[in-house]
Amino acid sequence: MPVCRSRVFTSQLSPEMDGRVVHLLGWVHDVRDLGKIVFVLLRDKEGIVQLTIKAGSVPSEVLEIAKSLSREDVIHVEGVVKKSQIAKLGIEVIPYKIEVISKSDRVVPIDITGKTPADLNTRLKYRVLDLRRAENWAIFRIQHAVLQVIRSFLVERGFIEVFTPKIIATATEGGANLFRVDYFGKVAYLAQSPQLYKEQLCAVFERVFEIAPAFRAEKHDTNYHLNEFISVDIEMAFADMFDVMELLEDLIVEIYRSVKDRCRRELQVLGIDLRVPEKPFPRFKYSEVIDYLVERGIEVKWGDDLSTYHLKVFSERVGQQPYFIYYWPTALRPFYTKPCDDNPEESESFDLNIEWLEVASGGTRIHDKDLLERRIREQGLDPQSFSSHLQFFKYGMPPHAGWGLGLSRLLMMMLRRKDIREVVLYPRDRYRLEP
RNA sequence: GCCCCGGUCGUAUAGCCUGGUCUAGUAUGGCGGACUGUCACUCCGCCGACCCGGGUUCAAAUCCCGGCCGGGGCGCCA
Repeated sequence: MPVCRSRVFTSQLSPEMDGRVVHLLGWVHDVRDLGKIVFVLLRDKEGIVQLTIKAGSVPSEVLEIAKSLSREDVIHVEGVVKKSQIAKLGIEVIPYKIEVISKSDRVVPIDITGKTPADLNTRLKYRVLDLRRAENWAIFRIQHAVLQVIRSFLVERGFIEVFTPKIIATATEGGANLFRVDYFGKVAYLAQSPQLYKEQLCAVFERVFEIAPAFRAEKHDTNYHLNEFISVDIEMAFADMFDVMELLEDLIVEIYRSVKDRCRRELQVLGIDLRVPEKPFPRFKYSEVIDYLVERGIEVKWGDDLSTYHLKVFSERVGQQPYFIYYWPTALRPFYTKPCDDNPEESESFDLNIEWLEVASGGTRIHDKDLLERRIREQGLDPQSFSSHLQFFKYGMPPHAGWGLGLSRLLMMMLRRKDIREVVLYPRDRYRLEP
């Protein structure tokens, strides 16, 4: 077995290394056998390099092995780096040894080189193989970059990262259905949101964030819903809606800027010319959106939720710039949302949309226990079932605000993918529980 | 859950409307062969498929019904 520590990645190869001996490990991406000369493309986590095996200039057994290789074989190569004008990357490697570490079946279910495209459904069935394609290499490296930015951005602003339980006892905080699980004979549920926990924690650490899965047992069937998704949640004490909107705005700009700067190769693979949004993002009151839609002749009235169709019409006027819709009717928001002091029908709440899709939502939360209990009742819920949460509002709950951001929704819109499943490694939807 | 559309080699598709010349075409892939600079190598030969069940008919990939699966639109959705 080859040793990892002497290994060189394809990204480390350069024309300046001309003449150096290197050890490479990776997968056979493609083989072009011209008879007395064979070209093998070796792929590792960083990229692809061409191995050139020419009769007469390599040992004859190396030529034989090269001819016998098939796509996706795992190989170990020892060879000499050669500067080359003919090879596309400006370099190639002349192997003096090729060792097959792991043989692949000759027929691979999907084409990893990307020449013969497969449907999304087929790709998801063979997801691990699909993930070897350049497109996915780019998508998930960008996702990683986004996560890094989020963490460093929030940490710089005094937030600490927390983890809240995903197996919870008490039922709902609202309408969405929860998955039931058997917890040593007791009924438990998978958390649909860290909302209540992060509010409690902001009465301790003041600024907390969590990046974790959320579960929704909803039978939706769209390109932008999943039953398990990664939610980026923050909660901030002594803050209101405007504070956390500005924080979100800064974060989004920082994400775009950083991806544009650090992921050039990835964006190039995806054919994306990323435009960094400008601050401040347009802000529209919910009532303005309704007025606009009514003007356009659409039948909708104050108090209705905005459908995808409504948002598609409205977003035409905004373009690709992310924008806020704020001051939503209190009745459309969850019970913990703070109603406006001067008009309790409206609430201090907002959504952040990119085009027609809600990417994040948040607002000022209620910190007054009596008001919170009243709102729970008004939403048709039982304050009794929230008693363990409500008790902490007796012991110094600061005013606070926060938001939740759908990581994959942001990524999907940023990278202009048509389906959220494309930007999730192993998507869980209504019909898909495997792989 | 509703409306519309579809299911053909490993993958992506043509054929279906107008049933029989479909022994199901093409591309890519796989196998065998030729080729010393390919980079979607090229060229020659071969391999490989009509979602399942029922019906109509002399005859079904093709028409009809049901099921399952998939795509688009909507709904559901903190």
